[in-house]
Amino acid sequence: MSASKRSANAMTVDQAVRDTLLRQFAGYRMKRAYLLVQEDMIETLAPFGLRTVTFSALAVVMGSPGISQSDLSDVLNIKRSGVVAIVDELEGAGVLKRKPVKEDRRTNALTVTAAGRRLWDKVEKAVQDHETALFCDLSPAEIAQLRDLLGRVRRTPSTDLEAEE
Amino acid sequence: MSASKRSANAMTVDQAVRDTLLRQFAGYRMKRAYLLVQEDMIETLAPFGLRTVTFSALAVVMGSPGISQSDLSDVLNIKRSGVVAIVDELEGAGVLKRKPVKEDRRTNALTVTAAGRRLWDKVEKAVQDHETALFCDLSPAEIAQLRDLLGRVRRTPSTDLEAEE
DNA sequence: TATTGTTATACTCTATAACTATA
DNA sequence: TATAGTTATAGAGTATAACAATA
Repeated sequence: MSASKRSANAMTVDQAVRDTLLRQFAGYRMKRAYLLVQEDMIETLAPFGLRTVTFSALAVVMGSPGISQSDLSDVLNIKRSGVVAIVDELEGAGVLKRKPVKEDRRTNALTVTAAGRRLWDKVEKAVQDHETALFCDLSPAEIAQLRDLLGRVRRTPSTDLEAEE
Repeated sequence: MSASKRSANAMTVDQAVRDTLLRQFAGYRMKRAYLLVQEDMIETLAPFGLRTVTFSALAVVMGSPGISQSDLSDVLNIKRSGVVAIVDELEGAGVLKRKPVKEDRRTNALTVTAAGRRLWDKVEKAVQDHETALFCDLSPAEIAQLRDLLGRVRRTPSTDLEAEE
């Protein structure tokens, strides 16, 4: 009895009523929407043996061949130590390779293998398709606008300084 | 040398160049934006002794006095076992109370205390202010549109069925 | 002395499963 | 038999700190 709708991925009928106070916040809606995207991405990437992080890493190395693990960690906003496992995973799958750099023997230059490039082409398409499905209620113009608006969210310097009241 | 900008919370100059392939995806932008909101929320809520989850729980109980822990877990999309710690935390802080229900002695009716209501008023305002700061580059109309667009993201039934190719 | 990649470790968050008391 | 709340446990995911090799 009560909220017994048990739909596999949430959002019962009552929910819309019950999170009224939360839905006033764009941040809350962002979280819900992000969770949907995240769940969807997991399913989309699974057949390719990728996780969201490894997909992102592959994308970055595709766009910046020869990038170092340190720089990759900067771009992905992940600690260097975390990048190791990610690169291990992708290298183990034959998707990318660590190449020694003559000028600086501390560094690994990351490059995508031929198999990795073929994988990227397929995955990129798959993710594009899944985004299309995810945003099927939005017009192309609205999707573009959503992308634009999301890109304009930023933390103001005053917030960073945590000098409040 | 290379990407040495070391800004405390990410987004170096190179980044914009390097995640080009990822920025085509609204999902990626959603993740970045969500992470900004999340970081900001943590700082905003800390002075009130709240975390994002406990803030959300408080909001839901405010809007649905007497709600059970099970129903709360449905609304928040968290397992019942996880709700226990959240309610413990809020009850320990004197923000809400578990009340026995005569008709069903298995159930707890969650209610916000007077102190909890005062807290909510302050926190709600604080979060509203921080969202204003976060979306300072957007006009009120754009914020409303962002909220609307985010609310229209959904997983299509076909995606759920994972019946692909 | 600083930086790259690495390892080991700890911490946070959440899910799973089993238990109890009620229904 | 099923459900509400609880507990204990395990698993992701990520951060922190220390280390070796190199600059």
